[in-house]
Amino acid sequence: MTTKPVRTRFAPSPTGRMHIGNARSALYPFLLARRMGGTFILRIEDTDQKRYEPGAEQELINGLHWLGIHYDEGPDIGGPYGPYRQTERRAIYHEHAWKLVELGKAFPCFCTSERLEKVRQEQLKNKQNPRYDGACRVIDPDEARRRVNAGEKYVIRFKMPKEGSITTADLLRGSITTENSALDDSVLLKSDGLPTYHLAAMVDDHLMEITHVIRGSEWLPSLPLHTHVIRAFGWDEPIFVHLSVFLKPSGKGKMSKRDRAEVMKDGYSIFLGDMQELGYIPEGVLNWIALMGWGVPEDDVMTLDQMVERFDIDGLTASPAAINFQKLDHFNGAHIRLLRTEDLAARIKPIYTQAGFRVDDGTLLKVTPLIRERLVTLDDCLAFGGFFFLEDVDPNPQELIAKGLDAGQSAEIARKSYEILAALPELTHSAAEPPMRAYVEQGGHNVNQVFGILRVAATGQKVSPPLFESMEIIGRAKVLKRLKNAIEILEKM
RNA sequence: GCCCCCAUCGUCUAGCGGCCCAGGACGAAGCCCUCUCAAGGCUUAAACAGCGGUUCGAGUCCGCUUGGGGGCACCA
Repeated sequence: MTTKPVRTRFAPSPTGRMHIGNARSALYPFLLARRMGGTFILRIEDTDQKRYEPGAEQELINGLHWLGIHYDEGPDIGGPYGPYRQTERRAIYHEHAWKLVELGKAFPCFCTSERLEKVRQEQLKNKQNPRYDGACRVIDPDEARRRVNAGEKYVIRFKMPKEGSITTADLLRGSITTENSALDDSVLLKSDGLPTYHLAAMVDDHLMEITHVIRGSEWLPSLPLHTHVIRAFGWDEPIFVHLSVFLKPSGKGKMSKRDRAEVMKDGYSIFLGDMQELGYIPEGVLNWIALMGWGVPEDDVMTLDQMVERFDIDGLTASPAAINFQKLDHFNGAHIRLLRTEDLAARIKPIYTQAGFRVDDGTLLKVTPLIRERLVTLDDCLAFGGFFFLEDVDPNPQELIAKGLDAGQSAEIARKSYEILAALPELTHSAAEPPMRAYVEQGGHNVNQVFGILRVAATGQKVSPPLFESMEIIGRAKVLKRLKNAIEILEKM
């Protein structure tokens, strides 16, 4: 085999929202191209005008951009092999379809869909496999040409050999031999003049000099057809790699877009747009999907660059993978912990802002390190650190009462704590903790009781980042004010 | 129904004939650390689907069975 420069592609159809399946179908060819110093391209397969959704292409582009999967050639940026949108390549497919007709490898078919449907029903009734019955295969080529020129509606079908077999290859599975008799005279060019996938993708992959076709395993059954088409043109075949499908978390059945509601109620989604809104970061999502279908021996928390370094296309897995959202959480949290403070701060700032908090950068930079290791998603910053940006907090009275104590005793602790803290010239972590600990011992209480009251009073919540670091950031004045408020609440109980 | 693919802990996987009484990660359990919650550290439970071959030797190769998945459109 010659050592042509590696060219891979992600070729989605703009028929819906971008999901994790799409993302992985883009990731692997991207990793391969980068790993091999090759080129990665985006091609839009929009030949189905019935399922076409405006806006889907943009969502795809946004998704890739968000993930950091950058393409070298594509519909919006152009490139030497364009256009990269199949509807803009009509003439190319038309020409190629007729080329096959001339070569005797394809034929025009004038059958109506009604007739086709009738034939199919009959075949089904007779327990035969539904298949084109070959009615137009026998039409004289000149006669067919005349009817086409006369304006009759037609499609072009591949003329599948009746005998013999074909051996194709998938990188992960080895060679696969199929009897031609099991194959159909598939439609290559539709009556609307646009090609089907079987023609368009083969033509484009050849013309765009794609070396590795990485695609979903739903294409495996049509690989023999595709190989026939490629060989009919006399072209070299690219290396085919069929990715396993994603299964539902239960492992029962393919994960589909229709499962969105099911998964959403657990706070998850398979759509990139949703995931972004839920506070997942691209690094986490990428790491997660990368490892469903690809295994590394150890150190599985990786950035995109690290994936590029370690990627090996032979290491992909052929078996279906059940998705596991807990693992997504794990990777997301792990990558959040890997972010530099300024970076993380910049990412959570808009979340605070959108939630209505007034955020100043100085405080944010101090808060960020405190909450970093507690975040699973970026959105968690609200629960863990919202009180830093509030003037007052609103503690739950019951939570102000320490375990094992009553309201009066808790109030006493709060008052004493107030005195201690108020006596300090500055409320810093190092200044406040020793006297408070001394008080805990003298008072005969335990740290959980005293610090617990203080925590709820100062932060308004039972769970927070470390108490004294938090109070230092909140600031002396505000802490005392909140404590006073807590004392009042307790005294009224 | 027909065709194709897949098969290691609950899940994602490492393993490409001896290095495996099977390694890592998530999750689970326990312990440590500890002002809460996390993070972190340590430990434990947990798998080669079954049956036949091939071989001195099989998780690794072959076949069958079973289970799972995918596909059979003028959709991709």
